[in-house]
Amino acid sequence: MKKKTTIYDIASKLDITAATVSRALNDSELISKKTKKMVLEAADELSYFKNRHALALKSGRTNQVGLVVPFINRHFFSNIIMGVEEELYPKGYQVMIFQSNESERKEKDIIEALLQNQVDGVLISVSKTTRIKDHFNKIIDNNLPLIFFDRKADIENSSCVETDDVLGGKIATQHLIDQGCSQIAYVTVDLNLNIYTNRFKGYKESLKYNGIDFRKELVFQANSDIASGRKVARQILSSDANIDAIFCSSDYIALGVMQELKEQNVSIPDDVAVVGFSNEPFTELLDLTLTSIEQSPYEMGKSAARVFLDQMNSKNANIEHAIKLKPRLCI
Amino acid sequence: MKKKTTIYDIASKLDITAATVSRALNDSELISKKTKKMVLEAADELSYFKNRHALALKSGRTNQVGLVVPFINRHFFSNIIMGVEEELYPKGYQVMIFQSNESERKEKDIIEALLQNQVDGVLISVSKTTRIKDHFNKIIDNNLPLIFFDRKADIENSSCVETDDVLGGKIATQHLIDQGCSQIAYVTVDLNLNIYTNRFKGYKESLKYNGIDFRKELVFQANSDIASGRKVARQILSSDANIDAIFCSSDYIALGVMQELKEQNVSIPDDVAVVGFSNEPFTELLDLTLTSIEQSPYEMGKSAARVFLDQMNSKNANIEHAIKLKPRLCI
DNA sequence: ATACTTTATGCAATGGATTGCACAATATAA
DNA sequence: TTATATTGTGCAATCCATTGCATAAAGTAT
Repeated sequence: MKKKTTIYDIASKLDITAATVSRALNDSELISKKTKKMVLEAADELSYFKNRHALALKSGRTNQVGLVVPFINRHFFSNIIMGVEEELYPKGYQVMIFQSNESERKEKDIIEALLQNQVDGVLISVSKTTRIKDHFNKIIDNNLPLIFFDRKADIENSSCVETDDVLGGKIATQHLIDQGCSQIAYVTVDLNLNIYTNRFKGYKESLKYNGIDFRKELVFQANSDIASGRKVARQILSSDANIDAIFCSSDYIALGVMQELKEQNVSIPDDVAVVGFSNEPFTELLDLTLTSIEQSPYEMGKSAARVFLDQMNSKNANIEHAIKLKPRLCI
Repeated sequence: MKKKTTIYDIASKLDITAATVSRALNDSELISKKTKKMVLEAADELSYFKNRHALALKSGRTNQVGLVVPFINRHFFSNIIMGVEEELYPKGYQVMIFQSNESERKEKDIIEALLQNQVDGVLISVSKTTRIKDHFNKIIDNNLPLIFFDRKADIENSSCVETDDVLGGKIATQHLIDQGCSQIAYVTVDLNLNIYTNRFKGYKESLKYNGIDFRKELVFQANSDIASGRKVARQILSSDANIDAIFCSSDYIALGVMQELKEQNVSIPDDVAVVGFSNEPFTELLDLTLTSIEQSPYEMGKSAARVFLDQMNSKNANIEHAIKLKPRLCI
């Protein structure tokens, strides 16, 4: 039933004041070596540690940043987290990780909590279902750095780090065309998210560039999971369009598509070529190899963290960053 | 460049004192309805939110708990996180997630930071490399609930929630024996972790129960990854022991083993039966089906959270919980 | 030994919210 | 109308660490 040790405990033990203890602990120059040593020893003995809340209250800074992702258990996002931590941890920042579960409501609650925690900044990939923006503006209103990664919202004075998805879409499509394909189906996910619309844009631009007509009937809609991929594969096979390639805007879809094609004895890539997007790690677990677009989430995390640090170090200037990372084809 | 709004701002705007504002915001009964309404409106207008640090400082409680896992991107751990959040979030607790990267050093740092944050409790699955225990004892010394899950350390007054790994080992082994196998290889990981020694124990007990002699030469060592599984499979195939089943203490190993067996044209399960442990989600992605032991990490998370709540609600009693969750065979 | 630096420490306010105690304002009873 | 009960507010201390300013102690120069 021990009470927490404070600098006052140390002070009274040594018959000095808390101010002196504080200075000793912070390695201030205007303190004698003798006292400093005494204090440090006593602190150790009483197993003292600083109360961050008192610090935060006094200084207005917490050295904490909020990191919000839809799900932490997606390879893509957990690697972003790794990247962010890697960059911020050595600078003395603590990264508070939260998942929104793709819920606008929860995202709002989390940001509310982060503000109450007086975090020094927020890094976030917005939830699929988010339509409102008040919570983001509140962050800006409080003059805190707000950095979006991967999925962004349109907020003034915020920064963002994203994959160049248009380029990704182009690269994937070009790859298929290079393989000799021309009737390329496109399977998209939620067109509400910028990442998917951009991939789609890249797909269309690449077709145009290669003089291939865009055909609306080659565009299919799915969710980002395996079952949905299978379903879409069946749709594609039973359609009368003579498709020779499928560009899936997510690896999960691609996997479902490939499983279904395989079961139906469609040869990959001879009859139908498939590319995915994200280069999820399960591609390594499989016997089948999947060509995909690597997005380097780890780099994205580091990049987002660096943007945050930049903004912290030049608080006054309202620098908006907009960084686009180049995706890479992975065969 | 807005300053943060405090109750004093609200108070001076309404020409009342901060005390009154505080009471109004906390829905105290000894305040007039009129004032309460006034305050709430003003608070909204000034977009006020509470400063958690001030609260924490005053009350000594933070409503935050620390959750430490080796890696957040493992299916097993991220589901535990889900479970913990599911249980604690509605009770008003904020879950701070940290990953130790299996580093003793980082684990220690994290716990130090958690203590500085005055968290109300710590839930942790210890890192593989952790040998020291001071940091755990510090938590206990500060009279905070310490709950281990899955991987525990031997600390007085702590609680733990774990899978009944001995039972899991037994179930898996019995399953193989029921299939008619008797020369069952066992592939273990780090024998420093209680989970692996317990699975091993279950394996041996089950053999004994069925009157099968334990043979040391059927035990192999590996890391919990696919490459290591493949390597071990080659070892097993080239050994002269006439093995008809392989019990892998991790699904990653099992996957590697199966891939290798398949390549070498060994039929599964006719020539050699395989079971894994964990029921990782990738088993669903595969064409091959893997029999595994399901550990229900989500339930484990919920259970650990409930133990924490229990301890919070009966602070004085030094209740140590030790909960064992029953694993399940998943074919 | 006296005057003047230099160095080490103490004092007290600060940050934001809560809360026991005291007191003022209003309502009720006599 | 006066005495009493009821309600609503204010005052001030508290939680812990930091820091500008004042001052005591020690050191140096004359």
